[in-house]
Amino acid sequence: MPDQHSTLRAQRRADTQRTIQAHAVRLFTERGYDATTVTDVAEAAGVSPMTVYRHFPTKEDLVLADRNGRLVAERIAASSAAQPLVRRIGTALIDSAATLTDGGPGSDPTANERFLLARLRLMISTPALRARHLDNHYALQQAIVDAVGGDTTDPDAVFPTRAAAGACLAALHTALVRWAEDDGRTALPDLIAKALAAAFGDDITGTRPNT
Amino acid sequence: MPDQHSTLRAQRRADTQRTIQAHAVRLFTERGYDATTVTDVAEAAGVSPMTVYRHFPTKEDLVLADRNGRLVAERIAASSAAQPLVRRIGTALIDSAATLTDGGPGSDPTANERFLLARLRLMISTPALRARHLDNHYALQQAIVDAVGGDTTDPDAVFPTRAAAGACLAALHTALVRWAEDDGRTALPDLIAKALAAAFGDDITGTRPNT
DNA sequence: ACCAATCTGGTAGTGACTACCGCTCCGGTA
DNA sequence: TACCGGAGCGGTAGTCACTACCAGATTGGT
Repeated sequence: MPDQHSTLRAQRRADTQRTIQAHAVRLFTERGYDATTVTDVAEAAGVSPMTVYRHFPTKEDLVLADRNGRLVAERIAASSAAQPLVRRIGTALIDSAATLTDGGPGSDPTANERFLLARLRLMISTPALRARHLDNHYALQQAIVDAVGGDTTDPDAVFPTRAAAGACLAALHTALVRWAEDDGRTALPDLIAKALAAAFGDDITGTRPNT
Repeated sequence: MPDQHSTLRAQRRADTQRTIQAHAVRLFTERGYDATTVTDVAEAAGVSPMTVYRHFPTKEDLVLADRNGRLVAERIAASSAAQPLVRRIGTALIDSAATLTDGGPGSDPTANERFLLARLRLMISTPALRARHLDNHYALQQAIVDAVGGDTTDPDAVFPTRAAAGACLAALHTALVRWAEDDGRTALPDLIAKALAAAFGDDITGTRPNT
């Protein structure tokens, strides 16, 4: 069988996924996450509760589902190993954020950006989602370590890399929270740069933040 | 009514809490977290499932319950505001860890330290616990910000503090993971100092790690 | 036209968690 | 010493997330 098994099947599957997730985020925002049952989401999306669980393993994944982590890891693996770790990771995070929010930065939020903000607000305000989101960052930390280190398996060798990656992701998270508080009015890459500068010193980011 | 309502009541309550938590951690370690039901824990502790829920709001709290966060925040509030933020928070974390694991550092782990290690291993290996543990660190981050900032309410003013505190706690988490991987053979304060040095540079910790 | 794989839905069940209600025992008071 | 208020403890019934196990429908390749 071809790996691209069927364009039509994959298309329909992706469509229903997007539909379910859109209705889920809308309902969670309107009524609250805990007050909305999976059955409510299924009814709003016009599918059965079973179908929801087939596309999203848990209720939390209805908000968290996202594949941006891979992007960051790839960007780091492709970056130059000559510069210091924190700068290497930091620039990758800033560039990835710029790619993700490439629409108008302040006055004209694109639909994609509004959806990102809605999901982010839910992730921050709902304890269960916030916890899982932070755990996703922990998984991303390990992916970054793998992308940086190459092939080290000695735990003593990867330890400093893990520490640096974790600290960078904490700065990213702080920037994301601030971005959501600000309703996306400030450009996300600038916020990440500022967070990195606050944690590691102004000299760590390659290009200084413009604010 | 006096705030110290009754020594005997509080004593018995604390006793049952410790008993339930001890049996819970033991069962979770033996059979796995997901494979152990709250009813199992209740039976092992000799109480009813209801009593477990009275003492621990969720199953996860059976592993996570601890009040060390308050210690860190108090230590930071009492520290000198003259030194840079990261050093101020970092030394507080190192000192708190030293207080917490004051038993023999390597060869003679005290019972308290073994219990800490068992809980930590569960927190790291079980996704749900790991997520909640990271969320506790997020709450601790806000407590640190409050302890540092005094009375700033402007989000733009607390942003750098949040970033620095988050990055420090990420380093702490990396050190905790390494400590658990190492079965507590390396002194935890030294690991924290090494993690902070790896993230922020060797000059940030007041006293250099001795390894 | 046929077959295999996939998508979808239903049923029944487990387990975490939450009201709501009584019982018992401790701690101070008349 | 007898008594009363409150706190700890247990039971019942229910909601909801989530998981097998099974059956029908649709699509893609032969």
